[in-house]
Amino acid sequence: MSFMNFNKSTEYAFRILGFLALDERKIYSTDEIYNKVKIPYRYLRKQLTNLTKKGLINSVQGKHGGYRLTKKKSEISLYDIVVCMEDGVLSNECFFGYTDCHLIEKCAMHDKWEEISSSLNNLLKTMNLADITRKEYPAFF
Amino acid sequence: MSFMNFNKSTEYAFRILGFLALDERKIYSTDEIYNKVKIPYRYLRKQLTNLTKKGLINSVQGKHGGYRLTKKKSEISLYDIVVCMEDGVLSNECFFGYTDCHLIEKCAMHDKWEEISSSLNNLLKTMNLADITRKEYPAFF
DNA sequence: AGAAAATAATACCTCTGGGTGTCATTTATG
DNA sequence: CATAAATGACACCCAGAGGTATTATTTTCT
Repeated sequence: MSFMNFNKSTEYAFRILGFLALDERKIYSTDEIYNKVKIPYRYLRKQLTNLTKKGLINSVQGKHGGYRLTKKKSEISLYDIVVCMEDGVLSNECFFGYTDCHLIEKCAMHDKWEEISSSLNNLLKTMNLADITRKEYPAFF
Repeated sequence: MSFMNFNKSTEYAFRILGFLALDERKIYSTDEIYNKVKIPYRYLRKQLTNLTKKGLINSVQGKHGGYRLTKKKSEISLYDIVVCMEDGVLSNECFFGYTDCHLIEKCAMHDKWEEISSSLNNLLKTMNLADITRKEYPAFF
């Protein structure tokens, strides 16, 4: 049970990119992706072209087309993905939702909140697509 | 810079309840609250009756009416507030947004994600309204 | 009793995230 | 060169969060 969560589209990006990372050379069609990653078909289509525009994946058009990671899986951190997907969401707000918290004195939550959110940031920066597709772990789709 | 944040209405609840905690006996009118807590006036009104319905505050109607905490400030944890406000948001989803993650084997993110989200939970359970209004800290409004 | 000062109720507006549907374009191949 | 198999581009829908506006209701005070 948690209060933390990302946007659906960010979660979807994790799944999609994680799946593509299984074979970073291969070109996967939407249908192949669809069968593994549980995302509504139309929305998956949309997300795939989004990810392409954002530069996280390359698309190959035409027959036998599909998608593939733009970089090596070990070079794409979860942090990169989140930053890319949550552009607007990424906030400078403090615990109470104020934007100028750092300007005035620190509130009672400041340090503790900072600590947790920076350990989250670290986790995201540390983990990359190679890490989450290691064989020790079950495929997450 | 953080990816974590609560709903606006939860943040507003923190502010409002934190303000009321300054004097847990006193009945504060909407106007008094409005001048300190930066929340759009009409929306503040709405939130105040919401908080009343949810049982976090008591309202006193009529002239000289207003609002007051239902419990002692030391008895209301931030966790209580979040649970109360984010009823629908509180999720059982894993890092990748799957709901049945715990049924199958653990994914690569499971433990680390769990660790961070439980340290957040702990923080929220530990801190109460008395804590965030301690004099060492500046008023956060 | 009636005015004033407060909250309660209700209805509406707007924007965005998530999701769907249709048609256009690109490319491999028989 | 035509067709099939893929992605791209739009355009729309829906629900919920955040916010606004108006009209009731409750209570105090003179």
